[in-house]
Amino acid sequence: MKSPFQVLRERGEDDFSCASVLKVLADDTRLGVVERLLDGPSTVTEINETLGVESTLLSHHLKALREAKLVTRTRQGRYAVYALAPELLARRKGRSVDLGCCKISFS
Amino acid sequence: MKSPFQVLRERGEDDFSCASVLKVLADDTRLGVVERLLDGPSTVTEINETLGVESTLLSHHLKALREAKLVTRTRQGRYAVYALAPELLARRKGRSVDLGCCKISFS
DNA sequence: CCGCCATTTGAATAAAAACTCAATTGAACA
DNA sequence: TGTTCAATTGAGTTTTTATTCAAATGGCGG
Repeated sequence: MKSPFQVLRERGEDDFSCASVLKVLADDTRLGVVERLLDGPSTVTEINETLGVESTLLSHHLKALREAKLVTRTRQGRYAVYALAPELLARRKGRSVDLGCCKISFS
Repeated sequence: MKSPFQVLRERGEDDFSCASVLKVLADDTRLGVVERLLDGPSTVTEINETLGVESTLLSHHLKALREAKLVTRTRQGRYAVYALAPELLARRKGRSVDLGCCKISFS
């Protein structure tokens, strides 16, 4: 039997359970990252100015978000720039993300 | 340090973190219960006709939902009737629940 | 090339959550 | 009261997830 995170790591474009995706968001740090990225892309360092967690821990959380395809990573010199995944962004209206299975709007 | 579930068990009316509440929803069984209850109250037996899990396991999940104040339980003879918590229901429009910190709409 | 900075990885451990099983409760009704 | 059904509880175990630490990577400037 596969764990939700395992499922996400292996899933194709539109192959995931709503619960698995929610599980990735259901964490203070990861949710903080997503809310931060609602205001636009930013580097790990910038993200961490808001969150203030161990950088190595943040990196693990970012990896989880990436594997769930909730965020993307690009490089700018020696910085990594994170942004909300285009699929979420495309359907975004205001402070909300559309996960396909459900849509979450933040206050 | 308290776990998210611990936080929920102890929280007052409007004292919770969004991540903690999302964590409760981030499970196939519990999400299934909530989606079922979007169509109206039902008994444990009825809920389990849809979900088909060990009844004792379902009971544990229902308890988690109750402690997070996402659902309520009343008695009808020897049946327990579950319903979405009034706070969510009051603000509900269509197939969505308003958690205060965020609102989730299902497709 | 070297050293530095930003970030990531992997392994090891700790903590939390899910599940199972045996036993219990509460309500109905013979 | 005793039995049965519906649901719950609690303890114990397994599985997942979070966190920490040491070490590595990739890019840049000197």
